Amino acid sequence: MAVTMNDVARAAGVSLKTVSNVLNDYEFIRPATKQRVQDAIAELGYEANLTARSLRSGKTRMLGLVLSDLSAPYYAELASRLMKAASQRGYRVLVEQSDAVADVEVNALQGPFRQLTDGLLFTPLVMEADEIAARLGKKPLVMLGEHILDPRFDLVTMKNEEAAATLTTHLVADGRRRIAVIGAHPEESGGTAGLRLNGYRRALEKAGIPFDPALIAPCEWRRDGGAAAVAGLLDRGVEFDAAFGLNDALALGAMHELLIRGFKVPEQVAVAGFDDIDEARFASPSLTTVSPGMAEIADRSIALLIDRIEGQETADQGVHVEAGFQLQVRESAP
Amino acid sequence: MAVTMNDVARAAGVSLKTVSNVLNDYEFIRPATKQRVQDAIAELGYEANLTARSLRSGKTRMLGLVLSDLSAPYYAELASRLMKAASQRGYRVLVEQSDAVADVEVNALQGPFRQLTDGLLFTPLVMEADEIAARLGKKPLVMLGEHILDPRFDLVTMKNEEAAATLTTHLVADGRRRIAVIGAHPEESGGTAGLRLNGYRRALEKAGIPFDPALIAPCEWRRDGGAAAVAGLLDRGVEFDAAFGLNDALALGAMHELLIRGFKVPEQVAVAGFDDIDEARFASPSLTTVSPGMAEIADRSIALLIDRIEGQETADQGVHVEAGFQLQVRESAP
DNA sequence: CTGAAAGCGCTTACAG
DNA sequence: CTGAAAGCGCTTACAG
Repeated sequence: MAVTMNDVARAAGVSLKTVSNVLNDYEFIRPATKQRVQDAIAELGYEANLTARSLRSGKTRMLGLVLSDLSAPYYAELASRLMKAASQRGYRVLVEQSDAVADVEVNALQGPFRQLTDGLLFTPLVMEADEIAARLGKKPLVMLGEHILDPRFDLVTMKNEEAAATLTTHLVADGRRRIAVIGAHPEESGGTAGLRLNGYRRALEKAGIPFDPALIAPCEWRRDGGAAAVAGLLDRGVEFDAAFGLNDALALGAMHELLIRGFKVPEQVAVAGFDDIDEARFASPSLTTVSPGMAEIADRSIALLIDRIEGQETADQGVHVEAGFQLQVRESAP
Repeated sequence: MAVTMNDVARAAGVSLKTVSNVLNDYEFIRPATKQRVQDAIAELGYEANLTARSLRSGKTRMLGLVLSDLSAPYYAELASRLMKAASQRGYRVLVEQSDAVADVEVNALQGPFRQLTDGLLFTPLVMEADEIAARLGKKPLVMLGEHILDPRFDLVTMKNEEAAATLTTHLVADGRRRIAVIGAHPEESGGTAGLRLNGYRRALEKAGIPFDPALIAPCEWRRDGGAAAVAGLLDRGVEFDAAFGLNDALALGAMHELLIRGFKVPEQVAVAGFDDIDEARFASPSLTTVSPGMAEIADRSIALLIDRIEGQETADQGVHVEAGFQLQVRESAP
C-alpha cells in the first residue's frame, strides 16, 4: 500500500490537519512542527494521492485540448508548446482528437473528458457558436485559433484575414494574377478557411483583380489533399501562376504535385502557405508563408484559461486575444 | 451539484448497490429493476464521477506516453495513432515530453505522472535499463521503439538494425561508396541511433567498403540538426555521395542544405531517411526511407499494455514484439 | 497554531 | 437478486 497522510501524521506525532497544512503551505505552523512533518514525509517517501485530492477539491489540474488531429504538423507543434506552457503553471494537458466529427466535439464539451479537466482549449471544426454556448457548462473554455468573435467566449486567435490579405498582396506585387486557393470552399465564410479566403478576396479587390471561382480548390487539409486539389485544377485545364495553400501542409502538397508535373516553382507557379511550421523552412524550395504567432497563441491561451480556472481573470465578457503575424518570404514565392 | 448515484438510487427506489450493478453490467439483475434504474439515469442525466471511481478502484483508465518531443513528426504521428488505438479500448493517453532530460524521465516513471496512469509507454532516451528496472514499480510498462532487449521489460519496437542495413545496401547497390551518416555518434552502440549505425556498418562490411569515421556526423535529431551536420561535413571538405539521415527529419534537413548549396539530389548525393513520415512522400525530391510499421507498433503496444493492466497478458518474462519494416524507394535515392 | 470529524462519490466485500 | 456499511485518501469548515 502507498504511504498516506495518516502515516505521515502518525510518524510525525501530529494530526492529519497539520500534515495538510504543511503540504499546502499554510503559513502559521511552528517551524519545529513543520520540520518534523517534512522529515516524516522524506523518510516515508510520501507522495500525495492526486485522485483523492481531485475528488475532494473538484480540481484535476488538467486542461483539455480538443483539436482535429494531432498528427497535423501545426497542431503537433501547438500541442507541444501548450503542454510546456501549462506545465510551468503546474497543469497537464489531455488531448482529444475530434477528427472533425460532431459527436466527439459535443462529448468533449460535456462528457467525461470535460469532467477530467478543469478547463478546455477548444478548436471547434463542426459545432457552431450557439450550440457551444448551449452546452458550455460552468467550467472555463477558451476558443483556440477560431473565428467566433462572440462575447460569450474567451478567444485566442490569429489575424487570419489580415494575414491572408498581406500574403495575397505579396503574391500580387510579384506579378501574380491568377492565384489558386487550395483548401477553400467558395461558399464558406466562417471558420479558418473562410476568413483566410476573405483576406484573399479583399486583397484581390484592392488590386483590382476579379475573383474567379474556378481558382478555388476545396480539399481535405492535409498534404495529400493539397496535391489532389492541384491535380484537379490542372486536369480541368485551369491556368494559374500562384497557389495559396490555406495552410502549410496544403501548400507543401500542392507544391509537390506541381514539381512532379514539371512546373518550375516559383518561376511558373509561386506557392505560399500559412502557419510557418518547421517543415516550411526546410522544404525545397523553401516555403513562403505566414507566421501566425504560435508562441504567443500558446502562452496567452494557457495563461487565460488558467487565470479563469483560478479566478484571476474575472471579466464577464469574453476576453479576445489576437496574436500578431509575420510574413515569411522564402524561395517558393519571392 | 452534479447528480450522484445516490440520487439515481433514490429516484429509482433501489439501493446504491443496485445502481452500481446496473452501471457495471452485473448480470443478475431483474430486468424491471434494471429498466427503472436506466430510466432514472436518463431522466436525471447522471454521469459517473470518474475521479471517485478512480479513487475507489485504483484505476484511472489513462495510459502514460513518455517521449522526447511531441512536435517531432514521427512522435506526433505515433501519438495520434496510439490515442486512437487506446480510445477503442476505453483508455485515454496522457503525454509527457521529456526533452531527453533525465529528471523528467525519472519523474515520469515514479512521480505523479505514474500515479495518474494505469500503465506507461516509455521511450527512454537517457535512462539505462538497470536504472529503469530499479524504479519500475508494480504498474505495467511497455518500452516503445527501443533497443532494450531485456527479459525484465515488455518491448514493442522496430527492426532498427536490419532496416538500416537494408537501406544502406540499397544505397550501395546504386553505386554509392561514401555514405555519410547524419545524427550518429561514432562511439555509440545502444539506443536507436546506435542500432541504425550498426546496421549501416554491417551493410558496408558485407559490401567490402571500409568504415570511415569522418562520414559520421553527430547532431540533434531535428531538421536543423541535419542541415547543420551536412554543412559541417561540407565545410570540413568531407566528400560523400550519399547521406543517410538516421530519421526522416534529419534526412530532410540534410537534403535541404545540400540543395541550397547547389548539389543535385540524387545525381550527386543520394539522400535517405528512416521512419516514413507523411512529409517524406511530399518532399521534393521525395525521400527514400524505411517504413518501420508504425501502425503495427501503435496497435501492438497499446494491446500489450492494456492486456498487462487488465491481466490478460501474464507472461512473467518481458514480451518482445518487433514490427516488420519496408523499404520505400523514392526519388532522393533510387 | 493544532485536532477531531465530516464528506467528496464511488466500489466492494459481507449479509441476507 | 438486493441492501446497509465500510473505506479509497484527501481537504476543509469547525472548535479550541
